[in-house]
Amino acid sequence: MVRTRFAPSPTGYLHIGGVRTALFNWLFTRRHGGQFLLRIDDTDQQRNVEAALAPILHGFRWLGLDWDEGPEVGGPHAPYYQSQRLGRYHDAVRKLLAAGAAYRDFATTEEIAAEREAAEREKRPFIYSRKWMAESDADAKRFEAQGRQGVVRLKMPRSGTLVIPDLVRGDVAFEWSREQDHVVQRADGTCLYHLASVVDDFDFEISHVIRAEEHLSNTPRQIFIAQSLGFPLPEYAHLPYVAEPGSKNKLSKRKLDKYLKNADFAKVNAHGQAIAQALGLPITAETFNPVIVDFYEQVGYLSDAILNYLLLLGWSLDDKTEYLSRDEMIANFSLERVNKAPASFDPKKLSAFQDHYMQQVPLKQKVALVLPYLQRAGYVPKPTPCDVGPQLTRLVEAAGDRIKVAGDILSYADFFTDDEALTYDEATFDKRLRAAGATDLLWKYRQGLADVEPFEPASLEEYTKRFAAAENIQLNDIIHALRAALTGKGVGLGLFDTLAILGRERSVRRIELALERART
RNA sequence: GGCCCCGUCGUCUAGCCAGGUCUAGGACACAGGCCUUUCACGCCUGCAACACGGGUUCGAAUCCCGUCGGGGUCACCA
Repeated sequence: MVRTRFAPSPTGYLHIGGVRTALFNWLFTRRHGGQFLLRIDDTDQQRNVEAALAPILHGFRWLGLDWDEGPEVGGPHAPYYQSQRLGRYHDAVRKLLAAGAAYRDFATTEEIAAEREAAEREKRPFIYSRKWMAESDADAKRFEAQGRQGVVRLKMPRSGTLVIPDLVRGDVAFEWSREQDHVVQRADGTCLYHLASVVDDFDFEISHVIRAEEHLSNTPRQIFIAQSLGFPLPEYAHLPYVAEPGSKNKLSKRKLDKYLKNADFAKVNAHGQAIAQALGLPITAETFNPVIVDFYEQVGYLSDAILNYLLLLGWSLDDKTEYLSRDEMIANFSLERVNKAPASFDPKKLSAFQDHYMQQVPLKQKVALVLPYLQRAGYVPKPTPCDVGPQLTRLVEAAGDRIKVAGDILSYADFFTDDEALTYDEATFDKRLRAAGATDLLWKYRQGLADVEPFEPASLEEYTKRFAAAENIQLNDIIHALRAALTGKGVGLGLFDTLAILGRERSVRRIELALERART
């Protein structure tokens, strides 16, 4: 039975690299009909675990990565919080001690540091001398009498080779003699991550440990702990980490300033920030940026696009498949096809996947996706007035694939504002409406609008073409001025759609307002 | 620095294990063009890579050795 886990620390946000790791675990599990669990690594956490965990669980739910056991859903091995499993870890420490696989050590931090420095000076690898190792209770009493505090260290083998079979990397060899006597229990009695992780993986019957490669060098000590405790070893698969945009360094939430110097990253970020601002979200750069999953949800990305992009960051099906549905992902995922080299996170390519998936969304669904943004930004009241639905549907249809993320609807919010409140792009207004003859043409055009029947794109186009012919001008000569008058912008929807959506009365009104404005 | 991992277009990658079909394929990005009422979409074209050096072989992106380069990790963090 395949059982995998993802073990987030309650940090308050879900990192995009973490999601990639979680996704591979989830996919592998679903592929093999097993269980995927969430374990909370809060061994050194403060008080607000629940609050710091909420956004992470929310992110998983939004992405559709469901877990079979863990927080909120429970399970036969509960609790799934490390902070609530301390007794298990203490049992393990006792067993390790009894088996001679660990010892109580009374060295001070300074003494260890001195040994390390000496080793560095002599250019030899540091290995603890075990000078303050208590081999008996009497030793321990003697050290304690000196006022020393004891920790528990692993008594690592000092010879031999360990070969770790890794499902992604093949066999990886380590020399035991290079491994440190790591601390597994602190002086205050609390236990450390490696011990806790091994114990939990055993308790939760984890069959495959699929994690990022920064854990590869931690694996020998974990194997030592597991073997000393008599636990069967899980299979290991160490995934390449997700790298920064345009570099091979590990992606980190702390280096945001640096990423913002990357043009693509900055562009995606700025786009999202603008939407967030329009929504009045209480955001800071630390909590809202393209490294954090919540960013994408708030801005209105599709979770399918995120997942598909992340899947291809380190995995591929063949030489051409780009788009995979969830079922296809599950049916085809395999650890054998995971790449060994790190892959750079490219927000531009993610956007490309988003474009693609957004184009697949049926109109009705797209309207539903987009409506909350207009409401939250205050353009449409809640509950939705009944005339908004049809108008919004027409708008979304006319906008077509200009709406790349749900939040993009805000670019068209002017359709929902009072005509008097319309804002104008000055450069466009000057160019199109203060040009010679522009106002005369518009004035005449407006006159004719009264007789267009029906007030729909086709007949509007016909009228406009007739108008241009009669005036002996190019269609362009009237269209650009009209768009500027109706929307205040130089770019936007098709002009005849714009007219139809606004309706006769508001179109006329906006033309009049623009004419008036052009005179001043 | 020690240990470990990795190295195909700017980026994600296919090909590598089982050498020839690879004058290295696809995608994103970029450039040019077409379409067109702007923008976006779409379509077409183009640019662009086997880190380097040896070896093995009739033949190497693929196998071997070395070099260089990049990264991860070396906590009483997770």
